[in-house]
Amino acid sequence: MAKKFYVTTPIYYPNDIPHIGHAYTTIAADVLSRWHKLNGEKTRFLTGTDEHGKKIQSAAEKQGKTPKEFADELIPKFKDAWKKLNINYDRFIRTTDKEHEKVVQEVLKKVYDKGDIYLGKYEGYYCTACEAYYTEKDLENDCCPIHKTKIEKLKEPSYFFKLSKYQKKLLEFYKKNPEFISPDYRQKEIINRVKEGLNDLSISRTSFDWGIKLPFDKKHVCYVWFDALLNYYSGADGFWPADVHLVGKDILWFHSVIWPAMLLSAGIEPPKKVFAHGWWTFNGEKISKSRGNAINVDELISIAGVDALRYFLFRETPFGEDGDFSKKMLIERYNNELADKLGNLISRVAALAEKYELEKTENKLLKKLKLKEIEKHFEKIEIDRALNEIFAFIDNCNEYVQAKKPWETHYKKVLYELSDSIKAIAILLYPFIPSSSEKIAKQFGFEIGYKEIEKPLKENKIKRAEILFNKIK
RNA sequence: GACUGUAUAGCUUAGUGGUAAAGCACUGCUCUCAUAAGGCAGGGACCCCGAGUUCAAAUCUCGGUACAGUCACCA
Repeated sequence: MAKKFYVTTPIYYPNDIPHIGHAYTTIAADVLSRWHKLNGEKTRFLTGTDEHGKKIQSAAEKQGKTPKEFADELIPKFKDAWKKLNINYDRFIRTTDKEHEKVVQEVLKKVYDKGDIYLGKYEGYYCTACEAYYTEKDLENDCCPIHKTKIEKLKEPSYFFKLSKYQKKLLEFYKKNPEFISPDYRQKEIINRVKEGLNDLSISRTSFDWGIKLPFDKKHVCYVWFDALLNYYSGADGFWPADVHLVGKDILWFHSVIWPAMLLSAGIEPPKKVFAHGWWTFNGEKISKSRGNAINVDELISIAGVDALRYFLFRETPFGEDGDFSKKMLIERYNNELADKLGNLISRVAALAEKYELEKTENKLLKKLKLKEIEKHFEKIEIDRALNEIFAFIDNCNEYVQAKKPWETHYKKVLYELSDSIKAIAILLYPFIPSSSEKIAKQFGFEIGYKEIEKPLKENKIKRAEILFNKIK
């Protein structure tokens, strides 16, 4: 049986505009998914939208629409963005999908029957103008941060999940699965916080009704976490448990504490790994709505193309850490690495091969490619390091051209080795720059698949082609 | 404040008990197949400070300093 691989992104809030943050996680999932597909694994990649809740309901009311109609109109924005970014997901789940709602109710029932859900009172600072709850931290001198009006504590009946009951079990689980949370310093952070104690979690509301009804009390609507997190399970289609949940570091707590606790309660196997990545700043500044410096997907692509963007996001910064996005750095890497190193290598080899042709031989050059290292890096989701190794090999190839001077010697075997090496490079880079890799494959005459790396290239007639990465001045 | 972590060339980072690495940037040289690309060579680091362990510490321990992250109902 083929190995399986199941990767997810968070489900996004449809009222947002897809920006670099959404794009980053989603491209990362695509890179991982394409890598595992390349290896012939049974792979599933799930993304989607989180459509319930008060905010959507009131936004829809303002436009005189039902929440579902409202959400329906917003979904294409995300689907289009993913299409433009060449993202190849297997399923786009919506929390309004019937089948998802059914699963949420089933799991809620299980947890309730187990005695892990009880009726209590949710207490919070409620601003009537905002019609929203705030935490103590959000308040400014006991006033609403938006309306600057005095704010009052309000209580409403709410069902609670006994998260506190799972403190010990979670700590045991982390101990047994030291790779559950990545990067590992995040695991330490979480463990320390869990050791400090856990509060039970409010999981229902009565103040609005746009959500999934609790099966044991129809007056209550399920509030965010049970609903949203369960998408990974309801959308698994036989692939559960997930191999990796990719999340931003802001929502790690929910994925690494609440989520496994819910599953433990429901008697479902927890996921294998939750990976928290960092944030992008833009020209050194925090990206925020108030600054208005959130760059949308179209702008991101317009700088140097989709492949350049996909490449840059994982080349520039170790996956997991924060990075700084700037047009200048993107163009610099594009010019230096994709155009000058990779693009130029392909273009010079193709020109020489067209003139002097290839002759099959053992590709000794390929021995410099550290395939095993690259595999290990992907396994550990050290995507930047995988790229590092691949580009070190591209350098090896350029050095080789220089050393062997095929324009003088007309050595067909050297040109074969180089063409065969380009095959390996294009296949390995396919998860990052899929459409460029496909063009290279067509030009040099090979199939894209992991096994093809070690299969010798046929003695194809290679022709010069259009420049892959045009330099940007 | 509590907890955790980081501190290595101008920049971004790798590294690890035993002569300090890579990429970018910089300087010089050079080929001409190629996208004025490529190649070669070179300069540049008291590996944050102090103490300890050790034959040996950038690497381990302790203290200091600086910086960063996390501190729950925010997808």
